[in-house]
Amino acid sequence: MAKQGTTTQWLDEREHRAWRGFHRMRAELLGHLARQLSADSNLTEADFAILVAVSEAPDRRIRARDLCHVVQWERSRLSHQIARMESRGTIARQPCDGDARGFDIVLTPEGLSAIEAAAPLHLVAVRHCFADILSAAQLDSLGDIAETVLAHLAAEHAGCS
Amino acid sequence: MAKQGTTTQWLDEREHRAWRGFHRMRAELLGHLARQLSADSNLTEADFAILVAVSEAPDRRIRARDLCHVVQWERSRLSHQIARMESRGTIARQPCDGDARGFDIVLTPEGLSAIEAAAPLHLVAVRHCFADILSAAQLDSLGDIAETVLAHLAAEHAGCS
DNA sequence: AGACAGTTGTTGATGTATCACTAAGATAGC
DNA sequence: GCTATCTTAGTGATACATCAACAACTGTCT
Repeated sequence: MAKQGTTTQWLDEREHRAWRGFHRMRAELLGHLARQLSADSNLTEADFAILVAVSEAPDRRIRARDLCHVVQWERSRLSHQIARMESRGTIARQPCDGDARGFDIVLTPEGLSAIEAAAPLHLVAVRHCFADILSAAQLDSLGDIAETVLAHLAAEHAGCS
Repeated sequence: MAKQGTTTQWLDEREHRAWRGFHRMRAELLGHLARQLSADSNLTEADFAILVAVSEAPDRRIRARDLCHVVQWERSRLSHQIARMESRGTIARQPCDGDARGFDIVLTPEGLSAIEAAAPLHLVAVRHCFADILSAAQLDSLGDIAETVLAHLAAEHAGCS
């Protein structure tokens, strides 16, 4: 790597291990799960996230704006994803009651059966390569770590707005 | 979500928190760092990873095949990335000594100055929203978690080949 | 030499993520 | 009612990841 400036403090062994581990874990674990999901159910992770969010919504119908908040995506990303899924037939758009700008996203019958078939399989995969192989203490610790990092980012983001 | 089958065991509160936290942390943290890197240095994370790997190689020159192993990418992904970076002028391809199939990847002067400028800034960002806000115990725990998950995936992958 | 399997890298197609921009509808203040 | 502003959603451009197919070269075996 490039030479350090006089004031730059490099990651020590412990920090480096955690950071590299996080990266590798992310890449391998999510890659594995994505391939599994695609092989088992012919869905992408994005499809799955949307189908879960819609199927968990009251009446299995949710406005695009609210879906954005649930899955924490940008509007544009959601819009593209919705268009793709609509073309594949798993979801449909319907005009939103009382606001002509909005659209409700609903499951098609194919979307419903897809998520009902996929969810248990995906859950088994997540158990098998994540939840079941970590101790309770590790799960708690990971939860704490994520909470710490997310709180910090949220505070920072609030500060600069 | 879809109804569970009779044998499907859902994630409990602790597992769910860890899993959701991991996902959110990945999305927010890496998104933040990617935006920062782009704003500070006009590089993508992929660019950065390649530049770091090349600049760390002996003589700042590395064969594509070996670079693949270092960054743990597929050949095709690397090939596309190399093509993009070459067109942007940060790296160059040179014929490989002794094997006419291969190519050595080298830094251009612009690539070298780009990584030398970017690395300290990126390091500060990683410190600021990751390494510096976690305790030593948390860093160790995260390292252990990653090791556990990666070992499991490696074992599974070895088993099915 | 010639056949052949393995390695190395590229290409094109498809799907996805992000950014900047646009357009249409809603809403508040006058 | 009119206008300025905000909200909501969509679009096109660009970049990236993955897959399957391919081409070029190497080493080995005969």
